[in-house]
Amino acid sequence: MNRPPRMSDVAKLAGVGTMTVSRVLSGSVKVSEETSRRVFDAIATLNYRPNEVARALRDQRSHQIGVIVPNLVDPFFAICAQTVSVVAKEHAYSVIIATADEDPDSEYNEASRMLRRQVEGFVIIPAAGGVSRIAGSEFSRTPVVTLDRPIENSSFDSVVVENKFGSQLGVNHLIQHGHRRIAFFGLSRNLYTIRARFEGYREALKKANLKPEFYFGNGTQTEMVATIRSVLDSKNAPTAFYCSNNLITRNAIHALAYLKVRVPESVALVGFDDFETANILNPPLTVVRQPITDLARMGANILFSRLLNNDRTERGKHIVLPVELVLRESCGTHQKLLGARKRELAESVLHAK
Amino acid sequence: MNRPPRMSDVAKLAGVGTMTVSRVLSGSVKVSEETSRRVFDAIATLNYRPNEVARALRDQRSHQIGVIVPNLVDPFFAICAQTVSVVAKEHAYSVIIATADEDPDSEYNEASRMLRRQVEGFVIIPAAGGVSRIAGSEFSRTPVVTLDRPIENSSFDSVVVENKFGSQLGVNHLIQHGHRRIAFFGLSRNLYTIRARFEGYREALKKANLKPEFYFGNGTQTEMVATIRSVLDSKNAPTAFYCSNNLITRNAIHALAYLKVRVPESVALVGFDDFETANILNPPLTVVRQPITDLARMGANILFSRLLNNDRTERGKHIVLPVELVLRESCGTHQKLLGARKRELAESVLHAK
DNA sequence: CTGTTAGCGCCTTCAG
DNA sequence: CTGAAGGCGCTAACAG
Repeated sequence: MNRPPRMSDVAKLAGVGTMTVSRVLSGSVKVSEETSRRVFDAIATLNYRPNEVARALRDQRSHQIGVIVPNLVDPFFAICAQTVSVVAKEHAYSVIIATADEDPDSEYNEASRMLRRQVEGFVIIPAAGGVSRIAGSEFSRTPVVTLDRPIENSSFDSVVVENKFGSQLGVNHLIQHGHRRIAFFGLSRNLYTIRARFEGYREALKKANLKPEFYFGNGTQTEMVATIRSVLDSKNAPTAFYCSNNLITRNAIHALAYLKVRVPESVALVGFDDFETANILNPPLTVVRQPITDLARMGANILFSRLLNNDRTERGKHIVLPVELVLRESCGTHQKLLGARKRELAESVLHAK
Repeated sequence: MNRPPRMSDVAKLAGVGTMTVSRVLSGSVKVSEETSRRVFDAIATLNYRPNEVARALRDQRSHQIGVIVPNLVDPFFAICAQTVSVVAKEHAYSVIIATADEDPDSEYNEASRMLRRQVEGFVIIPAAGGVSRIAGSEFSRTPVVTLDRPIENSSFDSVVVENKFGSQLGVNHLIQHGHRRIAFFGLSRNLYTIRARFEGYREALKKANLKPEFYFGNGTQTEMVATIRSVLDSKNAPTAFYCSNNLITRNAIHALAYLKVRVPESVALVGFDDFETANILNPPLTVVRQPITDLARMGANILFSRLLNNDRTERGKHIVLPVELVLRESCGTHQKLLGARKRELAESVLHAK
């Protein structure tokens, strides 16, 4: 028989009671020098490690949190997940992770499973495809923080970015540089972020007395090619495209290249959400950048302040983080270009170790 | 007092013993129709959910596995993590995840914590920066499967891709199209994958009687700019670059654009590892593509076959998965180009729903 | 078909 | 300063 050693094995070997071992481990109560040494020796020779499952049962604290994201393929979600897990590590918590594939049922199932595992809290990027089921009374005892998208009619804490303002930043920049016909390319209207970005786009155009022109869908390259082809064929075709997230931006870039449309000469391009390869595209992409790490860290911090400090301030904190416009070349505002590129190069020099 | 209901609450309400509730839940033993109904009613009215922590302690089975990856920012790792978690879900297992940032100590700490949480097995993409500490006797009772990189001197199962052959594919393609001076751009020689890819490169050149020329490091854009500048300044500068992973590829693309070198006219480019934006780059990038999802799924399957079927076949399965050359335009082999692009478009049409 | 007992590994409480 | 008892929530084994 070769089972892992338990506390009683250590106690026996050290010639003490289990409580003494427990005390030595926790350091909570004084134990005599001599006894303590014997316990440590026993622990070392047996290679004893406490069983956290037993601890969790006994203490009614699992020291685990649950993280649910739509997927990990989109770097935005992946970075959120990683950041939360780093914060959790700082608090000696473990992270159970699951992907929900934008399906509320799947999301609910995963959350329920985590609840049965007694997670102490959740960080969730809610699924968009319907009505969230993360709201029932089951969740009333367990703090939930949502990232990127709030859950409507819930009192969960949430952290989002300035989606609307970000759009205004990007669109105003195009307007200031003379564009009068600016098209908005959305994905799904079911997405909170897309809706907010659309609103920002609309308001910016309205203030400038310009007419909005928008195309939702376009989630595949093929659709986008079709859409853009027809858009550009119309007379008074837009001179600038504003893309509401990185999938749409990628599809637009692909379509424009496929249709041999020159960027920014024929069409200027601005996207929402920066990504790894945005600055090696040709031309480098102008984007509204979101503070992804801050977003996730902030969310995790809120959760842990509830968990650790027993933070009993009213639920439903709603935090909004600022975004910034990163000027590269796809927007065609040439003057600023060189400056921006120089800054970027300087940055990369600074960051090199 | 408002604690979650436990099994005894259900039992009391239904007027039965806890064992009856347990039996109704597991379905393992027959329970009378009538009693069963009463139990289900009680469960429903109390909204009872079994406590998996208690179950885990009692059964000595946590139904959890641990996943450790260097980070989730690199989509390769993120996709591996997601795939493993999807397979775990299929087996009703939960996944505890942690990132190790290529640091063996951090990796070991995370693994230890998971062991204390009684995970039943591990899927790990080992950290590269030194000697792995995931090997001690602590891990002898818990199956470990490594992905992408094996741990040397260990008897863990592992799944990798044809790194060497993949390089030969990519490099031979360049050779066949007339390139005689092909430079290899590596990252760290500490990385198993890079070493294997370098070997493939070397052998391919050797067979063709060509002289290898290689540059390791270049992990930052700045370094890469400096390297490439000096490489291209030398006489008899290489006419083709072979990049050993996606970070290096990105840095090379950036540097070439920065230095205003035309691809593929002045320098042809082939990279190892495909990524989301590879086909919207200008020119679209020719790459050796790895079967990421297969890799992770295969690893997870091996782990679960050990966990579930009590698979006692000898440890140390070593599986190698095939890679493929995806011809786009950066390699400059124009003839094949159109065909490849057409295929890709056809594919995207097929995949559109 | 159903209930009782006991114990998974740990730590709070209470005695000594 | 140290130990014994008891219980966290669950289920295998053994009655009945």
